Amino acid sequence: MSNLSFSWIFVISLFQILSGTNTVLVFGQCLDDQRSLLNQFKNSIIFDKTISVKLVTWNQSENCCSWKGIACDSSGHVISLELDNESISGGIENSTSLLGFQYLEKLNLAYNRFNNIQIPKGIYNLTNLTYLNLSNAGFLGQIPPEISRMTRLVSLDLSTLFPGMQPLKLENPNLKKLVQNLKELRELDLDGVNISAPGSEWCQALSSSLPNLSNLSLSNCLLSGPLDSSLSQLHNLSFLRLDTNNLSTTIPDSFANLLKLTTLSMSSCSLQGLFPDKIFQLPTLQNLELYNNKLLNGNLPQFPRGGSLRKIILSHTNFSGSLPDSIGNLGMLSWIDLTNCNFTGLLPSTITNLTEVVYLDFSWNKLTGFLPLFNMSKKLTHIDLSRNGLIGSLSSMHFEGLNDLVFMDLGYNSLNGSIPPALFALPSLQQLKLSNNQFSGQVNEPSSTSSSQLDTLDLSSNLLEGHIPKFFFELRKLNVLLLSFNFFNGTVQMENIHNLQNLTSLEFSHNRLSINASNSSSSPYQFPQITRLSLASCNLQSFPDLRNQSKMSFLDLSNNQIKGEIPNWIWEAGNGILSHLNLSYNFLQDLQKPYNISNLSVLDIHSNQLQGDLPIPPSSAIYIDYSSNNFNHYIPAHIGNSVSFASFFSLSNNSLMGAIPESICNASYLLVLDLSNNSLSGTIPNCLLSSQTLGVLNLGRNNLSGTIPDAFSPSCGLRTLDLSRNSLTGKIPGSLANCKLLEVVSVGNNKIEGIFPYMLKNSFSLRVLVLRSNRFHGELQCPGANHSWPNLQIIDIAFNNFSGSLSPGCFLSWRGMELDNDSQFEHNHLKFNFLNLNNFYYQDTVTVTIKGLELELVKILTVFTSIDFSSNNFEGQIPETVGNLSSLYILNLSHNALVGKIPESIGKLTQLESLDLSKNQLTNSTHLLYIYIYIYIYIYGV
DNA sequence: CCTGGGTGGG
Repeated sequence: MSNLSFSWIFVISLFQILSGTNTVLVFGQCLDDQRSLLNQFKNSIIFDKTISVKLVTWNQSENCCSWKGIACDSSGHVISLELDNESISGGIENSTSLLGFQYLEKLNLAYNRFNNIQIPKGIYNLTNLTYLNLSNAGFLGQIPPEISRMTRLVSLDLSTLFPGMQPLKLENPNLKKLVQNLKELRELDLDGVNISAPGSEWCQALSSSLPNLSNLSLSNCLLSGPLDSSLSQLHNLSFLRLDTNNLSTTIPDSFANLLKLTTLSMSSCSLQGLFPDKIFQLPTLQNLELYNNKLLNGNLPQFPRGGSLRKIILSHTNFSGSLPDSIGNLGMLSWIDLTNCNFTGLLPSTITNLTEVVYLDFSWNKLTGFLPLFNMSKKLTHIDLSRNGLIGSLSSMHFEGLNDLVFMDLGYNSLNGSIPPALFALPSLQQLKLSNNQFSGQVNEPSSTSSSQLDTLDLSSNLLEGHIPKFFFELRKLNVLLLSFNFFNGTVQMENIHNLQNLTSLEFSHNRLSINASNSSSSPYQFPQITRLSLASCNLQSFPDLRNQSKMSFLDLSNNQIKGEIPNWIWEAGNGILSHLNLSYNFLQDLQKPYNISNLSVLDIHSNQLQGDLPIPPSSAIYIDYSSNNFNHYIPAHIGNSVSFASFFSLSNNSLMGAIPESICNASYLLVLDLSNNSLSGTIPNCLLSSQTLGVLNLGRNNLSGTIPDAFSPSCGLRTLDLSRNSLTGKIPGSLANCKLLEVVSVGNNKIEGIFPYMLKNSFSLRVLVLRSNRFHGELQCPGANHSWPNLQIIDIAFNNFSGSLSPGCFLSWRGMELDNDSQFEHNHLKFNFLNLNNFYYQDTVTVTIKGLELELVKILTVFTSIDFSSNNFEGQIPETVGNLSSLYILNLSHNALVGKIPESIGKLTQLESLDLSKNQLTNSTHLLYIYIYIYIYIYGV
């Protein structure tokens, strides 16, 4: 090699390898005899799979510098090689291939396909280089330390950004060695290079060696924190990007001393603490990106007029406070993304002044006030103000002339008034989302929609009325049309959607619509292939014909008047990709046979008139609700195999007979099992109580007998246990103590004996305890005396044989019955949430007795409170402490052997609606009359 | 394909 008067590198185009010819580019001084050159490099260049070689050279008589990518000086020395993005693959021969390029000043091999070879060490000869770019070129492994010999380097880019490219590795402390002689360096880009250094090292390595550094990019370098304030000694720093490093650090205040900073990007850096707001006021700052630093606090400062900021991305941080009016001074701002922060207060109307803004996203904050006018911001393509608290109405002027607007989401606010028709005529608008507001009135048609680009129209959950406008059915690009939960009325012919051939989601549920889905038209219409169809509460009289729907995965036909059989084709809808089927609240009586329920994950057919055998659910199901039908046979013995992945399984309110099959215990993912209100007999399977997943077990209102097995799992997760209204005997088992999360325990109306179930004393979440109508006996030694049941709100131990005196301590500890208890203000009801991703929950119910009437509470409001100790053998005086239960709604101590005076403190029970102390031996007192009068006045408001 | 991009959620 060394005797050759020229030097060269090889470049092979992968594209041409694939097409059968290899291209070899030969660089250097121009050649007379190309063939002799070919012979030379065959011996010295490493490349594989060479089939044929084509030389691409350039004519010596021409100035070789004219060839793209190569520059020579006046002596013919190559001084610049720019071969980026040329699909170059193959190898560069180690050590020697770059020999002879000693005049090279600029080398750019970025974006090529050197097949995972090392950066050639020969590069160390290129000591005249001022510019070296090897980024995303396909090199891997170590950065050769010899690079540090290129002391003239001004710009160095070794980044590997793209997935699939193996990163260069620059192991600490080599960063220090690499840069220590590069005093001229102004640009350093090592994105994706595995530096793996702690903050104290990488910060000081850079700040002590690179006094001229202007651009620094170290994203995704496995850097650690903390950020060292020495970085702010780099006075020329203009561009600083550190995204995606787990820095876990605060940003030093001294960063505000970087007076030339134009870009600061530190997204996904686990930043913490308070962001120094002086950084916002750096006069040169153009781009500030802090996306995804959930622990980073900060506020927006006042922005001076003529600010230089162009891009502000603070989404998914903990920035808070209000948006300053002076945000309107950011006349250069083109991109602002504040989604998922904690901003509060009024959305400033000065937003109107942002004439350069292209992208604006303030969603998922708590902003209030009116929508600003956007008609001055003609460049807008994206507006998202969803999930705030905006009020007021929209006018056509708000969006006038926004000819580039593609996306607008104002959903989940409190906007009202009518929807300006002009919105539908915005020429570029593709997605319009206005759901979950209070828009009202009819939706009027704009002057023209013929060129509409709308593909998504979501108006669901508003107060819209009138007929569904015809022009919706003429928006030919429509893909998603969501109109559920409004007051649209009239009759809709399903044929109307035949123009909408791109439609994939259609939701009309819960309006005042009558949908005529029968295919009665004389001209058979081509239905678009829909994946999601929701027609709940649409007065459907029969099943729409969906037999040709091959993409259907979600179908909700609940709350209609569909009678008769469930057609067996429905199980094949969507060619077996149907995963969610809701037919609840209809008048269905049978399943058309033969049927084969396949692949569903949600099957809800509750509240129909289905009878006969239980349909075997598909083993794919996670939610199965067969409740409130007329199923009246046995539960199939192998049911457990069909619900083996189910989370929710309800058979309640049917007429099922026979025993609970042991196989149900194979359902090892079950969170809710409700078999209540049937005619099931036999005993409770031991294995059922040893479940470690169940949160709700309701076996109430059956004919179960035997004892409650002493089999509750040590990792019992039950929140609700309802065994009431059976014929259970024996005692409450001690292992119930394992169920420390219990909120509702009801074993009323059985034949259970023994003393009060003190094993529940460590179930600190207990809210409802019903022992009514059993054979419990003994004294009631208040288990809550040490505040163990702070949330107790309903306790019903009536019709047992409890005796002894009432413990004053009880009434002191049940803070769930006190008015100042925080939980009282939640105005919520007891429910068991499950399947977090969905909106599924199990609704707890309980039966209470008020003034002799049994009342089923289908929702247990957390404000409802009741004590029923009636029909026992309690004796002694009523403790004064009863007056502490200041939110008590019902108190029944009747039919006991209580003596003495009625405590004066009962007068403090200002919420009391029902008080029964009758059938005791209470002596009348002067208080009594007063108390009754007080309560009377309270209730009837005289 | 790519040299800093830009979704869509609930």
